[in-house]
Amino acid sequence: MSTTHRSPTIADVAQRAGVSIATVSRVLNGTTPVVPETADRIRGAIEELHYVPRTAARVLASRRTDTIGLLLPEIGEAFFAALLRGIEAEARAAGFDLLIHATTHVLHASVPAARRTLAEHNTDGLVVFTQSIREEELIRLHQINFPVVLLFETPPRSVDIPAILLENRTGAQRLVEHLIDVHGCRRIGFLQGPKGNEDSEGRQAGYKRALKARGIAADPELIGYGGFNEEEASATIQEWLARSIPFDAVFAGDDDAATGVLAALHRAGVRVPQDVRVVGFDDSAVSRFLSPPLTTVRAPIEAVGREAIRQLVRVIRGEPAEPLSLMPTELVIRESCGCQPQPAAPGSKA
Amino acid sequence: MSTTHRSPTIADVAQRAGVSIATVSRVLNGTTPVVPETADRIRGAIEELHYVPRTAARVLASRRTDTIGLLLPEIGEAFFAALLRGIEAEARAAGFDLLIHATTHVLHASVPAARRTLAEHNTDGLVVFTQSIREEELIRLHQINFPVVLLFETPPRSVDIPAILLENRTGAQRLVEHLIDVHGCRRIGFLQGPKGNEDSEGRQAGYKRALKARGIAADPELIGYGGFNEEEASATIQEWLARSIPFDAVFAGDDDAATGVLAALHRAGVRVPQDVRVVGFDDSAVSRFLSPPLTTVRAPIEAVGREAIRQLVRVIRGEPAEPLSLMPTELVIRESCGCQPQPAAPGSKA
DNA sequence: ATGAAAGCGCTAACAG
DNA sequence: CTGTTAGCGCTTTCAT
Repeated sequence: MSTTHRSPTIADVAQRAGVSIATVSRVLNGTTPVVPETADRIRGAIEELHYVPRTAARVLASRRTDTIGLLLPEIGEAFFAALLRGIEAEARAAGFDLLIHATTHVLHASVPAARRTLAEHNTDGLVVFTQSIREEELIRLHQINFPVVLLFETPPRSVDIPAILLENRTGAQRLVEHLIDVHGCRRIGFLQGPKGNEDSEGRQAGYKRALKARGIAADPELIGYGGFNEEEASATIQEWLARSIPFDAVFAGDDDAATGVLAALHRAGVRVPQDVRVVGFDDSAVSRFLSPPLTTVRAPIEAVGREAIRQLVRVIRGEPAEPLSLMPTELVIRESCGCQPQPAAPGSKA
Repeated sequence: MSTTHRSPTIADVAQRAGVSIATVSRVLNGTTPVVPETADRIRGAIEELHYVPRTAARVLASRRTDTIGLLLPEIGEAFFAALLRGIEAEARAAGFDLLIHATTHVLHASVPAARRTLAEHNTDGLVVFTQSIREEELIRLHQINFPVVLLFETPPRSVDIPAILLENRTGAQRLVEHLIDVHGCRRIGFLQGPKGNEDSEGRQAGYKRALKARGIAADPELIGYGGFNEEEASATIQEWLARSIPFDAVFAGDDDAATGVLAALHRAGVRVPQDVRVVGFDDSAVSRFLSPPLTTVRAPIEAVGREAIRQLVRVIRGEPAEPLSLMPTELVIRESCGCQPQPAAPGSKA
């Protein structure tokens, strides 16, 4: 008995159970039938020794890592919470671990000295959030046949990497048409998200389509920058107010920006929805609790995370994957657009 | 899925550079001086071959994983975003990867069959979020000398695991005293967080201290459940309103709950802060954008994440670590308590 | 300063 | 069904 000091290895288990290490490996992995009685003896030994297989040894021998890497531009807003939840759950369900790497600043810096790489050899596949990797690197990964899926971004032409996208345009169009048709809005502002963000572009396209479909001329003055965050959206609205630009509604681009818009309007004494209607996009956790409750478009972020892993796992397994998953969005009417309060959720009293 | 060619190993690099693999390993790790000229040749070969070291092989040979595991009860609320940001940044700075494991349901299920373990052998240390691991398991880890730090929870007696805690009590006390001293509140409600949550307990203790210090009798009717989330907090306030329990202020336990309180009050036509004052805790991202902007206590969540890694790294390195890090909190006065609007941030116009 | 060689702990043929 | 054995790719003595 090598009771020196070291933690147990498969050899210790084998010895204790009176079998070879191969047999232990078999019950560990269920790869080959083992006589039940023997298997029980082995499981007993594992239990007694508190044996835990070394992942590294396994990975090295099997040439599979059973882990998926996640590349994020920055771990931040509430948005990521839902995404991560979906990704984590689905990855675990498929038997993968999750290695997270948040690229603080967009990965323009090549960091050639990066001690390790999430890709190749160290993960079986990668979920890449939009704008967290250089296109050049993405193409390289694809060329060496490394499994990757892209989130919220269309892959470069010539590179057929599966992508998970939101149905932004249709959702935005319905939202804006609601503002026009139901509430008679004519001067609707739109706040753009971060530069180059495809979600923002899709939403803007939907906004324009709605205006066009209703014969309303788009006024460039009503296109501002919201950056998908409270601060910048708030600042833009303050500026519009200061410059006396007339508007009867604001489509803030996303819910975070809408929150900023609401705050700016509130501070300026502009009533929502009486004076100005406000709508967002995402249906984030707080949106229903804002004052007034926010009319928005539900983006199934958690489902996006799940779908990403599903497709990635297919690629890893060499199965055919969906080149493009377009996740459906859905109009969520609350009060910030001017509609009446919806019936309270079951369980509430007042 | 894999290409016809094997991807390069350290041997390929060595051959190409005309040295032994040991020398390549040396320039890779900087463990031993290598003649600059040779080193450059090796680096060139690495570059040309797109060589990336296999983490698994490294881990197996070195017996260090250079990765830290993070155990979370559930990846959710905005709260985690800041925490993760701090943890990720600091871990990377210290040269560690981050392996994330969200225990969907609190880990009461033993899941003995879990294929892999984050602890032992597979990570160098673990950051354990409160209520994501059974005490029994925690003690076992400590007994085998495995590096662990606890977040938002005091370790069990007899187990000296470093813990990172928030200064809840003092923060809460100051907050409630502000309500009493400045705004003359006497009937202040408190909403508890999840059962067994130490942050909640600390905040409640601060609340009671404040009442006591000001000679106000605590009314059990004014202690409700908020669950640190919008829904439950909202429901509790609706109930108080329905039962006509008089209150002139609510300390919601945290900002999420405060958001729910604000929503319930707004829906009921109760004005904040004129009729009822509302305060939260955490200073989450949205709190300054709520209507009215929320008076709260700033909890340095991101700093908590950083501090957790700092202490964990010390333990991993065998250096003495702080048994208890108490992170300071700070009163943030905005308008929901009845104070006047603070001077606008620089850059805003209106 | 560099090379040779012995493992690290496990999986996966290949026999039996 | 089970044992033997050859690596997986790298770090690390130990020589030189």
